Amino acid sequence: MISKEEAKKRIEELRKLIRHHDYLYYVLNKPEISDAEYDKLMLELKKLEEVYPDLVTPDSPTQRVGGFPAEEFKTVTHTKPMLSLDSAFTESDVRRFDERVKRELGVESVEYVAEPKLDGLSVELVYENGVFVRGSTRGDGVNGEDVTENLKTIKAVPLRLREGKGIPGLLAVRGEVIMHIDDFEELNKQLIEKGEEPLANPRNAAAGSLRRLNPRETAERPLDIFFYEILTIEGMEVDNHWNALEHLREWGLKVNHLVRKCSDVDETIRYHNEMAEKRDSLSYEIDGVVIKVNRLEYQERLGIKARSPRWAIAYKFPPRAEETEIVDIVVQVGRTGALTPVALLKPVDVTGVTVSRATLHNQDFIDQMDIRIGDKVRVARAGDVIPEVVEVLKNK
DNA sequence: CTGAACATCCAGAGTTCGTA
DNA sequence: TACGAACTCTGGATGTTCAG
Repeated sequence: MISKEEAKKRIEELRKLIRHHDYLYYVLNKPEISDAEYDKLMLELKKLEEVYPDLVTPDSPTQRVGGFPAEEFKTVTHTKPMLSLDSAFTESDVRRFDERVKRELGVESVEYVAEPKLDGLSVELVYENGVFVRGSTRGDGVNGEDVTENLKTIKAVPLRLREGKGIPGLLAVRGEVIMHIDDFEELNKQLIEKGEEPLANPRNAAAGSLRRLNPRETAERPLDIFFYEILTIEGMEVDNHWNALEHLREWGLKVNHLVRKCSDVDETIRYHNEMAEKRDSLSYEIDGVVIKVNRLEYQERLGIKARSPRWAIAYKFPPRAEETEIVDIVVQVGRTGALTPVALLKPVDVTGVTVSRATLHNQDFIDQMDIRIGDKVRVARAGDVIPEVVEVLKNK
């Protein structure tokens, strides 16, 4: 029987090794050992922890999947509000944004960082002295749901930060939980084989998976995560967003490799166009690019509005649209008594969402267009979820 | 008067949970 | 077991308020 002293030493070695190989595999995507060798390390660790259960720590690689389903998710207050972003749909929207930023700052030029806008759900993860202690969904931006146990099941979430150039006492980071398209399709294949209902699209699949009360079920779902912002940091100074991303990488937090530093607004627009072309070749869904002012001091000076910062904007791609037909038009009464005309459509699949009704709430649009039952129309998903009629195809 | 900001409403899909 | 309500996620549209 191995002594407790020796066991402790070996356990620490094994954890370090496993963390390192997790990092190589899940963050860098460059494994150095075979799955079998990895499993062997894991098995050895499990056995030692069984012999000395008091040596088990919450950040041990064996503790990714918690034992008990939660009764409910507790509410967590974020270390800092998690904001959403204003949208830009055209180049001139982005140029206006750039002009406003420069005007407010009183400067001639501003450097930006541009990155793909991932289609998932955003979460906050808190690390205390390098150890993952709490994770939560965005919720209303101030309070979210505690999904710590579920986040721990995502292999790309380090349970402990990589040390090296030092780690902060407190670190709260923001990330986007996503499901890769091929994983999503494979999951649906499996669900159908089991006689269960397939999931509608990767984004909702990711959101739903993270909200399962039983972490064992979440562990079965192929989730991934990218990190893109430091919300709170104590014990270290960071002066621009680009460096913040560099720090995240050093700590073993996966950052999207398509992020780019842009010296002016023209470059952000070129970046957007490039990403629009690249969009279909990516393994995950994106619906635009995010453009952020690089200098954090500038960000602070620009400040925030109620729900979004003045220093960032989401430059959206044109929505994907499909053709269908209006079956009927009804008037819907909202819970405040608001009347909204709604087109009932022949159901059509628009990138994973079955659209069967679309509100005709855009007044300008209704005034210009003469929409009738039987018309062929093109419908798109605005904001990815809300269907709207974008074009009426008249058969005159 | 104009544009920005704000508050509120609303959309569809997924999950959970209560009820028939 | 089946169904629907209530909650979550996302973000677009609207009317009102406010500052320049």
